[in-house]
Amino acid sequence: MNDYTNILRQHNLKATPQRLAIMDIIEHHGHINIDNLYEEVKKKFSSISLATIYKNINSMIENLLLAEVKLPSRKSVYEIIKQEHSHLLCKECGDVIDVEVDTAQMVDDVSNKYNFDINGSDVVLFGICPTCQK
Amino acid sequence: MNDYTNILRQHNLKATPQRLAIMDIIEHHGHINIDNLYEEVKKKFSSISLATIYKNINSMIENLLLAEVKLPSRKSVYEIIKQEHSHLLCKECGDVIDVEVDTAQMVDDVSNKYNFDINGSDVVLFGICPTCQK
DNA sequence: TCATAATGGATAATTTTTTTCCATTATGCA
DNA sequence: TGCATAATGGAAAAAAATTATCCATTATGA
Repeated sequence: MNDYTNILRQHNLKATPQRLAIMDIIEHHGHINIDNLYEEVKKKFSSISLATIYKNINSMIENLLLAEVKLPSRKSVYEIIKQEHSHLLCKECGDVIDVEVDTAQMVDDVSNKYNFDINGSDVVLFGICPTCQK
Repeated sequence: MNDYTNILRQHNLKATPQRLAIMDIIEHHGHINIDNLYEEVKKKFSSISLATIYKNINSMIENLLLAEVKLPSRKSVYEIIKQEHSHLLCKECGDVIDVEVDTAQMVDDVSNKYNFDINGSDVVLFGICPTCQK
């Protein structure tokens, strides 16, 4: 019984081989979209159906194990939920990396100015990554 | 020839009555999703096809007249492109409002730390609006 | 190990978005 | 102002994306 088995169970999800593979692949890639995930999982379970991928991704999101990251002009990618963080997208190669951003100031400002009770933020910064700059 | 006629032409789009209506509705609502936009346009052009809405929205986005705003757990909404700004979403009523947020500090930090050439940001703060707090 | 509830896979059904076709319309220019 | 041309609008079909259904198989806890 490895790590993901426990994690899945803690989130009220049975630890099926397909789910373990999905977790493993997402962890390994950091962020991955449905199509690429499907391709990757098929390498191990060649008969898996895309519907199964969707069903699992959705239940894992419902159970707060995964999060969907919506990106400008691209398909969403999925990630394993860890601590709050923001994203940095390379518009060139599509790579997405996690970044720590201090949003406290921003949240405070807006919260006061608009009387909103703010409880979260989605931040995607985008540009060109070091590799693609060359 | 009203405002939108000029704006559309400046963006290389013919100023058709349907497009004028779309502009008008989006301006009036601030942000609106495809389905609601379709409903609204139908009030004026009852026979308009949803495909026409999509075609126009897409060409207006391509020509940088409109922007798609992707939101967590909701369908995207569209807005007329003005100056850069962020969004504040009420998770309760779904209302979206524009907010001015100083992202310079954040962009600077991340830019330096990750050597990214950052040229934009998508920020959606979310919580409960004053009205829904009651 | 067993009984039960949940899952996976195949397929169909939905939903969402895009394309095609062609008659109609807007636009720039003579 | 009228014309030629390119673009548009609407209907319908097609394609793409997502979800539901059905049933044999599997995981899980007692």
